[in-house]
Parts: sequence; structure tokens; C-alpha cells
Amino acid sequence: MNLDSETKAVELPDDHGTELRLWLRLLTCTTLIEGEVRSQLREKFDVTLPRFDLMAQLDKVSDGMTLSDLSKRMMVSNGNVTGLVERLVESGHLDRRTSETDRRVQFIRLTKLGRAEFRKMAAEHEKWIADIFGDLSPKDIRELMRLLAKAKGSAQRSAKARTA
Amino acid sequence: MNLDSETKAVELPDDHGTELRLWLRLLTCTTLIEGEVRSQLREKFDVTLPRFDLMAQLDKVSDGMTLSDLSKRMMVSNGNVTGLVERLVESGHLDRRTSETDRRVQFIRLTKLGRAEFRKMAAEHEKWIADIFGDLSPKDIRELMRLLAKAKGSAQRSAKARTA
DNA sequence: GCCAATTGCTTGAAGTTTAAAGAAATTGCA
DNA sequence: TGCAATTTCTTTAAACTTCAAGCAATTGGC
Repeated sequence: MNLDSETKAVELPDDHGTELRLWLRLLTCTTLIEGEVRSQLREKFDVTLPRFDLMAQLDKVSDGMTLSDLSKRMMVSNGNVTGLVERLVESGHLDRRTSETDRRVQFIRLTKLGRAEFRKMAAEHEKWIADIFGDLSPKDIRELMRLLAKAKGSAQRSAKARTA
Repeated sequence: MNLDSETKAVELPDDHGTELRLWLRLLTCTTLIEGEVRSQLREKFDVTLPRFDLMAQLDKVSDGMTLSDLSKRMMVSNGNVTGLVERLVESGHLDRRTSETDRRVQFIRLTKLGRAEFRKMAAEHEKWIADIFGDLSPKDIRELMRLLAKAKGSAQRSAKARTA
């Protein structure tokens, strides 16, 4: 038996510190940027981030989307979307229409007003983001994209394995 | 005058699409991992992520921390921390003590129970994170750390410039 | 010492979020 | 057809979050 390796094993019970530090850095980065975007949205357009996100999903399609689609894409719960949509319909940004073939399903769309307002916000939003990442070179951005894609894949693999 | 370049300028009013895609990917990654961690914490320890985060901050120091320190480190509002601490004191995980030199200040500490429970959770938590990033090589991790540090710096520069 | 500004924390209102339970509609299979 | 499983959405309770307003204590000129 090798005493040295035993001692080492006790002092360094696997080393998962680097992954943890990576996670904390990722989280800090995201929180920082999210806070910045949130402030700007409130300040410039008096809109909350969740509402902006929801409208962003809807802006990608022309013919609407169901609540389930929205909750999957936004990675939030179903009930959450119900409330958000309700308030956005109330304020005239969204339009809801019940499916004719399945009466459980609601198709949600941006209204003319909603789309117009979103487009205005999105244009500004894109500039803020560009400025936030302003110090990164095109190569940095490509590398980050690549590595984050890999990280995303890894996380999905891990989550799936756990649930299975 | 060059018509071609004019046309281009209209069709591609600056190109900030790559930064936007980077941001969306960063957000997706974080949301995915955060959801995974949240599920595990609830499932295995019946604790919420915000409580875990707060205890993590306190575990780093032995002699306690003020509410302001906590809110700065966690990057959340003051009022938010007030509520979290209140519930954690209630459940016996935290301990609060008013400063003797400044009666506005409260020092918050983990109780013996709180620290013991946190240590147990943290050990598991580290393993989950290691698994989540399991597909990344040590080199990938180093590169991500480096690029995220750069992104963080850039975001801070941007936020600071706006506020100034 | 006086008092305006600042700092640390709490409170209240509105909104967001999750998890869990439930209602309504559809689907698939025997 | 009949009915159990599934899907879509809503509802509920509890927690979390922010922002703004406010209170209490301290600090820094003067």
C-alpha cells in the first residue's frame, strides 16, 4: 500500500474546485448582464425583463404560439406564462385566440402595438448587448460561443441522465 | 458615393447579431444549470437556491457579515436579503447580533446547525457541478474561465460608463 | 454642538417564480 | 365505443425579487 497516495486522496477528495469556480463565474457574468439589461429596460421603456423575453419569443414567429411552446422556450413554468400573458393581453400587447381543433390550446400573438413596441425596444437592446461585450474580439466571441455550446450540451447530458 | 455600401448599411445597420446570440447562449446555459441545481437542492435537501446561496456566502467567513455585505456579494437588493435572513433565522440556520459600535448594523452568522447542514449540501453540490461540466476538458475550462473573466470586465466597464 | 447628508436596514406594493394540484379536452388503445 | 393516460392550461400557496419610501443611527462639515 502506498501511504502517499492515500494521504493525497484524503486531502484532495477528487478535485472539483475548478468546475465550481467556473460555475460561479458563469453565474456572476450572467447576473451582472441581466441586471444591466433589466435596469435599461425599466429606465428607457418602463418594461420588465420577463415581459420583454416573452415578446421576444413571439416576435420570432408570425402566426402565434401556444402557452406550452412559450414556457418550453423560456424555460419557465406553465403557470408563470399564464400570468405573464394575462398582463400583456390586458395592456394590449398580446392577442389570444383559442384553437378551433383543440379547445385546450390558445394561440398567442403580438398585436400590432405589441410588435411595434417590441421592435423599438429590441433595436436598443441589441446595442446595449453589443456595448456590454464591447471588449471582446470577434475571435473571443467565436470561442465563447463554441465553449458555451459544449457546456450546454454537457449540462443537458447531465440533466437527462439524472432524470432518466 | 458608393451605392453598394449604402445598401449594405441599410440592410445591416451595424452587425451586433453575434453579441446578441452570445448573450442568449450564455443565458440559456446559466438558466439550464441553475434549474438543475435548484431541482437537486429541493429534491435532496428540501432547500431553495437563494437560501443555499446566502449560506454559501456566510460559510466563507467565520465571524459573520452584515446585511449590506450579503446583498453586495449576492448582487441582490437589500430588502431581499432582509427577508431571506429572517426566514433562515426562524429555521435556526442563522444567528443575528447587533453591532455594539453602530446600532444600525447587524452581524449575521451561520449557527452550528446551519454550518453543518450547509457543508453537507455543499459537498453534494460540488459533485453535481462537476458532473454538469463533465464533458469539458481541463483546457476548455481554463479557456472558459479566461473568456468569462474578460466578458465580466467588459460588462462592468459598460455598466459603469452608463451610470457615470 | 448643530444639522444636513449619508448609511444600514425594514417595510409595502407590485410583480415574478416555482411546485403542486386540479380542471378540461384530446388521444390511443382495447 | 369506453375509458385510462396524456396534454394544455389555470389556480393556489409560498417564496423570492425589485423598487421606492421611510426610519433610525452615524458622520462630516460648520
